[in-house]
Amino acid sequence: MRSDSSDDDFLLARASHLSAPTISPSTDREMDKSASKARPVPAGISIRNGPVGDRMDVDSTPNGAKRKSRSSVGQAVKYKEESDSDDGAPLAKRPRPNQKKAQPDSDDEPVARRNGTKLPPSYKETATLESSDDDQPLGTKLAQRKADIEKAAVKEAKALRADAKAKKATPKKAIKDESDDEPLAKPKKRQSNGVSSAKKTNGVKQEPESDSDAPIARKAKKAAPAPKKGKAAPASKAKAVKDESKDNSEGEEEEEYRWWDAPKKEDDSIKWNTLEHNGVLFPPPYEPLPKNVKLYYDGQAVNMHVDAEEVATFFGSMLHSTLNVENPVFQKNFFNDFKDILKKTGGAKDANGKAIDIKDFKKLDFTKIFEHYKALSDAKKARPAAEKKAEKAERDKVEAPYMFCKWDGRKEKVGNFRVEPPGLFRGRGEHPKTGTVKKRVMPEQVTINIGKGAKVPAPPAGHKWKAVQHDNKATWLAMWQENVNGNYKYVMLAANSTVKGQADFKKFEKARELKKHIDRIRADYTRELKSEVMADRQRATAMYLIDRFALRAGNEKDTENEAETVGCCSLKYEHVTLKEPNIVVFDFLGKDSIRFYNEFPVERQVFKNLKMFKKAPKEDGDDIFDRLTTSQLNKHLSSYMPGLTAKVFRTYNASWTMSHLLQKLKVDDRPMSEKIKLYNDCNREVAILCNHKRTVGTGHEAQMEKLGDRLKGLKYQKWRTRMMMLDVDPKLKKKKGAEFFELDPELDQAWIEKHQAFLVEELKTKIEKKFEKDNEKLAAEGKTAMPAKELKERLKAVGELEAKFKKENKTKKVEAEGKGPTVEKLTTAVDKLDERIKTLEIQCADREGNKDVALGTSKINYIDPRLTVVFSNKFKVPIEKFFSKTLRDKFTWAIQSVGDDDTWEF
DNA sequence: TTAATCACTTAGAACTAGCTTG
DNA sequence: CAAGCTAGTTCTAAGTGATTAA
Repeated sequence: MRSDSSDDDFLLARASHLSAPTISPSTDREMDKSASKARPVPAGISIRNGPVGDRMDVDSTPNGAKRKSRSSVGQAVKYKEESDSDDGAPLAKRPRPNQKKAQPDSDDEPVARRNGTKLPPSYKETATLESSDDDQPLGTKLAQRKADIEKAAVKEAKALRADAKAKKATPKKAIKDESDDEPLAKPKKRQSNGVSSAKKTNGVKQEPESDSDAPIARKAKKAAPAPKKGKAAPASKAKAVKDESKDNSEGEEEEEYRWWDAPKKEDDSIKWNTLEHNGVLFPPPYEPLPKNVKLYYDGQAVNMHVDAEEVATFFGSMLHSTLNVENPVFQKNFFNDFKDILKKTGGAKDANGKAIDIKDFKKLDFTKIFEHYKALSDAKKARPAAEKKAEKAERDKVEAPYMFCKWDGRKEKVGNFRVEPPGLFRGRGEHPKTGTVKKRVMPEQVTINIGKGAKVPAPPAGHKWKAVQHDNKATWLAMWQENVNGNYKYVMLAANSTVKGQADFKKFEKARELKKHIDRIRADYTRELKSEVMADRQRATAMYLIDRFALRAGNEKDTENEAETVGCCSLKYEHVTLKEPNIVVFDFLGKDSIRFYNEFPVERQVFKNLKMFKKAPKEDGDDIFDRLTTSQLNKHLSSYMPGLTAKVFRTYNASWTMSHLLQKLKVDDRPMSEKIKLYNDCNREVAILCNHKRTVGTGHEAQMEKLGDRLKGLKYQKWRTRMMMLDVDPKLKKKKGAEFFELDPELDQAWIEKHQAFLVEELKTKIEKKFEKDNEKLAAEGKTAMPAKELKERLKAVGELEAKFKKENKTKKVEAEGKGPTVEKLTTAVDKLDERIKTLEIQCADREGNKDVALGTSKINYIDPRLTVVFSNKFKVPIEKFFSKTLRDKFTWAIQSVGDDDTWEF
């Protein structure tokens, strides 16, 4: 019954390749044809880091078609203005009808650099925790475990429902149950604020100038306190602990508000009743360069208007950021803006006031500017501590008024009260606008949201706010629109605030609620994988991917003005490759242009579907899910459970996975440090699941090498010690066997000699340093320094060491060192070395496995903090070991509501 | 519908503070 | 006792998804 009927079809068809609305059995069968007899790999096993090389080349495609096709049609998008001008059809924002023609748009801009530049680090051997044993590609285990976990999930869902049926009124949630408050008290949206009605123009809203502070007038309604199910106080059964005694608020002004103990709010669309704050803090004005610091053009010092100079300093002060500065798009955008401002402000002049025509970026030399700023910051760093402290105090004083606001009478921390300073926009990945000037935000652009009765913060002298509104359905205190992309910037409360905490709590409760429905949802989409309605089949397939592989929803993007990244629903032809009989290879850039590369075995039906969605004439640039949008998907999801959207799956999967990984750990009698490591290992698996990455630092390789050398050094020392044993007691060779004294094969002679040289050198510098220091000390005490002779004397040890090594190399023997060496003593020495080797090895593996995985994001956003609290309780590991101070603040609700309970479950 | 707007969460990189450690 | 690192914090870009407007 899908109604993307004619009209739609027509539109789409004309734009790109669309799959048939329905699927005939024959088509279905066709997909089977090519399937070899090969035995499918069981679904759920992932193969990470498969081949990478060639496929990496996103650009080249079989037929030479460009991957990056653009919506040629009059450069689509361009809001307002444009829309009426050219091409009557406002071509959807959705790049969806992604026409591939227009491809030879080749060089109109240096954007074409796609290949070399970005493309994430090399992933040839991406992390691999448990590097140990198995040759199985990393993800495998994870996936296997995941399969188990899923099974468990189904079971639990059933149990939950049965349970619920049995005793309807007793939800199993902890704390006051949020979720099943059911008919979903829709937040009831506010309508726009003073800014509304504005239109994007070139990506930026136009001043409506409607200003004044009139707007507002929420539609306060909101389906009245919905007939809140009878369910009285949600007696949290799991955690009886909490004293239900309403918080002991005692009005205690500064006492923290234990909202998690308080009764649930009926209407959570109203975020506050009173709100007071002091607005925003503007960045300091631009400070012109000293006379002697200039920008140079073709070797000539350039004079220009301060406004232009400021822009020049934006670039000049970031020369260290080669990634940006050397990016041609960045340069181009910057240069255009720079020339613009020059033109507007009277141009550039040489020392004699003669105009300089700046037209070649390459001739600009910013180094003097860069050095100037470098010197400034160095000087700043070098200042005496007292001075720094004084400055900090001063800064704190300035900030103080903005740090907190009064929200319903309570003091709450404000998050980002600072207005973003001007600079160059640093878009990530291949952002077409990277390098454009981000202009200074003026008070006239800033809208203030504040309580009706509250005193409106005064704008900087001589200025006024764009608008002042009193929207208590919004949580932001101030807002402005940025000029580069026209994005909104909000000043909101800090993560540890009540509102944010409540939202966080709600998010996790929502994810927990999904537990109750997951089996049904999975059963449904599994069935619908075979639907003959294309739209349904695509939806089911997408759900499968989102559920199993934690893909993001994949909203449509503005191809023209944003980096090309995708999520599930926006996957394109070239992002998915199929390997018979059932392996799907994903390779695309996701959020933040982070590469997602994975090979997953999938259920055969999913494989067939994807094959079908890629069926000719589809080609590079075409949507795989051409009959699915995120809104359709989410709409469907919400039919299972109010508030269920694609995003919830990520939270659910991450927390659920963490929960089960933790449960499986054998932790009990381990030392604390190991418990922590085990926890982190689980955390890491979740991070991998969510594809949270960090760039491996440039120094990584070198660091690893250093560690490796240290490790080898230890092994060498161990060997030497054993040889000493032999020296003490030659009979040992028989007793222990020759093997015992064998040199580790990875230590070849060449390395040994290098290492010996290193040791010798090390000893030398050590002695020299010591000598110097001793002399300084003597000098300080007014005594005369030791003569150089003394140094020579001391350095004799170096020569001795060198000689010793030489001898060892020749005789292949090692003389026992130390006083009264015995086999015993040497044995303990070896044991100690072994110990150190082991810890170092672990450390190495750990670091290698961790090099490109970021644990933080999942800890902060996806893993229900209560899981961590319970783990901490259960195994007596202080919570500080898992949560930093700020995280503890952010998760106070979790820490407090769980208390010392160690039975809470996700 | 579909496109546009708006609010809020999620994300990695840049920056910083505090801690070895050489 | 600075250098060098790491862990923690700040910054702001880039997503998601609800609502509204046309």
